[in-house]
Amino acid sequence: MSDEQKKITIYEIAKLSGVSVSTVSRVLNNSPYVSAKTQAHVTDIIEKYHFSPSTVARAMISNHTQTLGVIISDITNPYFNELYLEIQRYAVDFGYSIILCNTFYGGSSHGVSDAIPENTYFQMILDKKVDGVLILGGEIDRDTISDSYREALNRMGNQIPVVVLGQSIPDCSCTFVDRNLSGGVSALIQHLLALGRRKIGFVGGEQGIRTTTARLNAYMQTLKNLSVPCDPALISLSNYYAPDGYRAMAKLLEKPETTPTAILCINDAVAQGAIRAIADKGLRVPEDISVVSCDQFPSGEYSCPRLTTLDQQNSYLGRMSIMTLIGAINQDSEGINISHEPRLIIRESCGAHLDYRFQE
Amino acid sequence: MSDEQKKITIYEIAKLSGVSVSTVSRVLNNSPYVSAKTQAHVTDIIEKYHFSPSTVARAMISNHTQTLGVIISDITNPYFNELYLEIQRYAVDFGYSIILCNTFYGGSSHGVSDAIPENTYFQMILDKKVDGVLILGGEIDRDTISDSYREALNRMGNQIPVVVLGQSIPDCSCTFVDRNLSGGVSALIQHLLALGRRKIGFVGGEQGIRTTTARLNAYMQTLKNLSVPCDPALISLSNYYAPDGYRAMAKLLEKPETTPTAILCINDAVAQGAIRAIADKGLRVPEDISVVSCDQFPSGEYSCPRLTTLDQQNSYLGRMSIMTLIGAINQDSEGINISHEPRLIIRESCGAHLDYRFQE
DNA sequence: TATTAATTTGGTATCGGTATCATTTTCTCT
DNA sequence: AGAGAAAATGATACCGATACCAAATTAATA
Repeated sequence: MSDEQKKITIYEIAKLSGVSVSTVSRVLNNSPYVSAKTQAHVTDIIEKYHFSPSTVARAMISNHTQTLGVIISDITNPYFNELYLEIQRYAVDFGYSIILCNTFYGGSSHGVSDAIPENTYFQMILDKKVDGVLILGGEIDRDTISDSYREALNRMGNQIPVVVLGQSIPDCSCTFVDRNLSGGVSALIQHLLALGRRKIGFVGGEQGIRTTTARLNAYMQTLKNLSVPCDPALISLSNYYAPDGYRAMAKLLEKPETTPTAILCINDAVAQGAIRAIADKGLRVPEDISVVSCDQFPSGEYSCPRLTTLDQQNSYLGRMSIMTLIGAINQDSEGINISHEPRLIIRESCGAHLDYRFQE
Repeated sequence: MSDEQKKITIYEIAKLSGVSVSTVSRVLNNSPYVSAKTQAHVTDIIEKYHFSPSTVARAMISNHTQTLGVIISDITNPYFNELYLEIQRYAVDFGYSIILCNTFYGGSSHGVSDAIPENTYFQMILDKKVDGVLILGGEIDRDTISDSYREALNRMGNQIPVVVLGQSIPDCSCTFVDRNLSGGVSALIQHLLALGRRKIGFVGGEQGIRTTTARLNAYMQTLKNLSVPCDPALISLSNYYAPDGYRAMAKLLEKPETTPTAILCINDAVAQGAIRAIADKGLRVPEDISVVSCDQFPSGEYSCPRLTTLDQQNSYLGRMSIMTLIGAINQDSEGINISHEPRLIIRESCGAHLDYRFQE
């Protein structure tokens, strides 16, 4: 920043073009009640001075800021990455900018530990008079929502439109975009069984988090339905990143009796870590242990071996979330329920490409 | 959003507590000129009604919004990821929120193609009266900056503090955080040579982009200095992501004469793709081809094989960028030059862990 | 041409805070 | 108790836009 030049306002422009501020305002807003001549003249001056009206001043009377608050637990996570990209794109298309609030909730792949309380952000963006809020992950993803959080959420929802991606909580003033958290798990298990694997472990995810609970339940239910024994010792939770996958898998590999012949990972990052742990133990994927996982991350197509996983259509989820929020702002939107069944992506880590059926 | 409750303002609070708005304002700003009794009473009312003052109205007179604009080319890229995390954390610490502007510049790992022009964002955040702007990547990373971009940058820099991470451009009203783009490349090459590799290829990166140009030059210069022949046919550029690494490497592997015994990749994502291409060709890393790369990504520690790479201390870069911006806003900061030499992280993909020296 | 209607323009209150100055209240000290 | 200083509070202009209504200009019609 160099010299402090005089800030130009609508008053300066009015003076410079010899009209009133009302007229300049009309020109700015393409009002039909301006003569073509004046319109052209004022436009010239505006362009000459590169004037553009302060959204702050505009917000004072219009009560909307063309700004959206997006609260996200970890932008580092490829899942949120994809969501965000889609949200950003649509936001810009509709003339909104985004205040991004990363809560660092649940630890990140970068080892950052101290979470920023969502309440801090709630207050921050409320004061900034955003037009709406989108919540992706964080506290809301816990199995049990604390009263204080529910209350904070409600208070916010009573003031501005709030859209939450995940599972609905009852009696809440927010709009929910419900998604099927466990879809595809059953298909994954059946795929492993078809390949001849029966000692199937569950790796990664965190206790008390919705995605984990839902997928873990689906895993157990599927095995039960198909009368395959389900050994709790084969379940090794931890968290959502590669180091967690490594740790959780290493624990299973400690003893022969808990060493599975196949594992279902909570996501591709965890699968990556698990595969690394398996390799370090001198075992091979998929020959010794088949690996499948849940959220398709872009990297999975280039790993060794390539990951068999589930395409959750995250872009679609992101699009639905932002469109629901914009809809809520324009008061023509209800919560929605996205119940698409994730698509099974069969690659190498499960062993399907090998020309034989595993024998156990 | 349910019932439209009456919006509470400082006037409501004043009325409710039976004092003037001035007094409420004093309470809000911890002015010493309020009696303890009034202070307590008004605070009670404020808390009871969960009132907090509109930053929009505040911004009207104070001319600052406690908001920063961060323009980033691709938040999906782990390099920017790490930068962003650090920036977000410090921003919150200093009471700022961040308007994140993803330009989708240069394509992303998610295959999104249409970039959002930075100019669009410039105008957007300028109108929003942000207190400062941080630019990470994008147009500024080209070898040659277009006049129109330089002009837009200058105009913005004349109005508010703008900090740019990368290499400085002359006669610009912005503050630059200069970084050493090619540091460590020489160490990487020497490491490969010490392992016995002499046919070293260069994979990934994009023509005309600063990082690529700098690292490519360093690569060529190092080889030249050490009197190792440098074959242009071993240079295969493309872009910055795994698919690009795959493509670029596959091209080298087409002919025996361009098949290197070692490659230097522009970053870990590209290395991942390249390794996949090598595996698909039936070759092994590091036994047949040693792989080293430049920007350390968290995933590199869990890939198979683990990547030998360069730790660029991205968090540090991020911290320096945001601190420089905050400094510039408070008018006590000059541009800085970060000239740290990246740390060599030796893992498996180069072959150093094998107990022999490669023979060619 | 006078009268009315339509078009174009201007003046000013307003949004929700803070800053500045004026005023009132309380305290101190003779 | 009363004067003067100090402390506490209040009234109002202002930030930069828009909204609303009034006024002026131009066009249309009798």
